[in-house]
Amino acid sequence: MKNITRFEATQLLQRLIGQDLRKLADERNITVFKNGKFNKGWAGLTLEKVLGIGNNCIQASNGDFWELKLVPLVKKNGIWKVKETMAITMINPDDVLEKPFEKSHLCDKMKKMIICGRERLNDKESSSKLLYVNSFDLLTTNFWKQIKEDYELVQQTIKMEGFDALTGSMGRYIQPRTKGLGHGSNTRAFYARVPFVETILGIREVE
DNA sequence: CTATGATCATCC
DNA sequence: GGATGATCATAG
Repeated sequence: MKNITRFEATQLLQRLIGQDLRKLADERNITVFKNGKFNKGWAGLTLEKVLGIGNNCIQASNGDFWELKLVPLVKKNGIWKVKETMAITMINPDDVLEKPFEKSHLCDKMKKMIICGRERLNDKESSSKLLYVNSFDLLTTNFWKQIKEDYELVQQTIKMEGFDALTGSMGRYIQPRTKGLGHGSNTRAFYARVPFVETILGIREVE
């Protein structure tokens, strides 16, 4: 597996803007549909394959950790809007309970990320151009204070009421919500709410 | 089974 | 029509 710095990755991705990710996925044998089922992560996996990196964050030679994220965009009244919230990382109750925000997995991932936006045309994903590429460093912004509060709310809730008391209605920028295999699993993950995703993508002004 | 890549489906 | 809960494919 090849190491690549965030800078190099950003350069590469920006050169891909305007390209159809569906074609890239086909060229690289990424499953999009299989037996009538949809692989929801296809576009993200395609980008990772194009960069030649593993299936999540990688460590570059200089010890620089970063995270790649991709969100679908839909055009509304002539402007691009984020279609979905963005899943960031799983919530491991024991881990969250013992770690302060600064040492959390959530904070780690948000410290250095590359966030991309792609065109989401229709259910068939007949074509999907890469639209935006931006980098985001949580600690260089003012968002970390609120996000730390969101994290601590989750922490407190698990502590006082238990893991099952978490609901997606909690959190201002980051919400705890179910994510997993489904069919009875009740695992959860941290998700970035839509307005926040639009801000870090760079398609919305900071409030 | 857990975590990765996320988006689908349903409820209000 | 947006927010919350449920789910898909794949790797290790």
